[in-house]
Amino acid sequence: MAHDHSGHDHVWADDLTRNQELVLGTLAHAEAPMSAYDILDKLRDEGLRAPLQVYRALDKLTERGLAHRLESLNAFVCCADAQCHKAGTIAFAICETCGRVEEFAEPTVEQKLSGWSRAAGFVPARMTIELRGTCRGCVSSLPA
Amino acid sequence: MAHDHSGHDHVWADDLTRNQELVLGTLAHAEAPMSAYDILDKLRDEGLRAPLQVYRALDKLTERGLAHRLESLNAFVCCADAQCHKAGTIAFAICETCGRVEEFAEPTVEQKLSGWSRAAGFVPARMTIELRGTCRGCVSSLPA
DNA sequence: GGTGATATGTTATCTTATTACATCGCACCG
DNA sequence: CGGTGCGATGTAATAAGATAACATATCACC
Ligand SMILES: [Zn+2]
Ligand SMILES: [Zn+2]
Ligand SMILES: [Zn+2]
Ligand SMILES: [Zn+2]
Repeated sequence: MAHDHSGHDHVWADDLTRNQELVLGTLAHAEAPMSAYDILDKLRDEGLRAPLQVYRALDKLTERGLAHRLESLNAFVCCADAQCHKAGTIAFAICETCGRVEEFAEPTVEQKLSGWSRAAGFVPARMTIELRGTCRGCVSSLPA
Repeated sequence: MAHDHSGHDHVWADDLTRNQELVLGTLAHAEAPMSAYDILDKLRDEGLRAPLQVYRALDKLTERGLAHRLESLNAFVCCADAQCHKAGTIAFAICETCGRVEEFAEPTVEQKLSGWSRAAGFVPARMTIELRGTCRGCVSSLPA
């Protein structure tokens, strides 16, 4: 609406509000996804008191692609790649052992899903792709 | 009676418990995904009183592939395809207008995601693929 | 100064999911 | 038969996630 993002003007965008900056900063320092309430707890000292303050910031951040929501965790991560919009739909690999998340793009996957949609007459607005499993580091440190 | 649910040619496991059968039957008759609490409300008359009774049944049903959880909705659907296990990972197209869900398989998608995983050293346990958008029927009846 | 749009703060409430504990039913075995 | 183990059930209480409703503040613009 008010914003016109024809380009890629937001890297560490400098037009964030205070709450948005606090929330994004918290996510940026996190090793693993955080729920809205996790974030709220971290920001009590900064004056945040209510869930809505966090949810509102998260809404704006995810709209702009600066953060992502992981549907299968009800949690949020900082976007790991300022360019992720150009790469098309994003996928996430979530380690169930250490909690770390890797963000990646697989253009072929998006193509295939778009292809199915076209054939089915379905008009996709957004795609959620999340893998749950065990990351390289955790696999190698697991019992044989 | 126990094996006849609204024309679904599902292979109804005959070893379901009473609660599991009630929950699966409710999902089988639904036009759209239902939350656990939606299901509970439908089953009050049958004697179900607590969320846990529904969640426990849903756990078993999803384990066996008779129902699926839609992560992006926190809701559940009856499996639409008795063969979906053989088809590999399943994807869902969710209409945000009418609520209906289509379940489909795209083997290439799974291959690509598995390929990425192999390269990244990630061992996937399960994959979530959900498209949100507008179905054929709703697109054609939308204002131009 | 007045007006509208956006951001904030605060409380209460709603929805979704789990923990904890008691009980029941039934297969299995001595 | 009685005991034992295990899975399913019933119930209450609570945790975790998300939103509704309403009041206030801030700033650009005229
Ligand atoms: Zn990203
Ligand atoms: Zn890991
Ligand atoms: Zn299925
Ligand atoms: Zn529709």
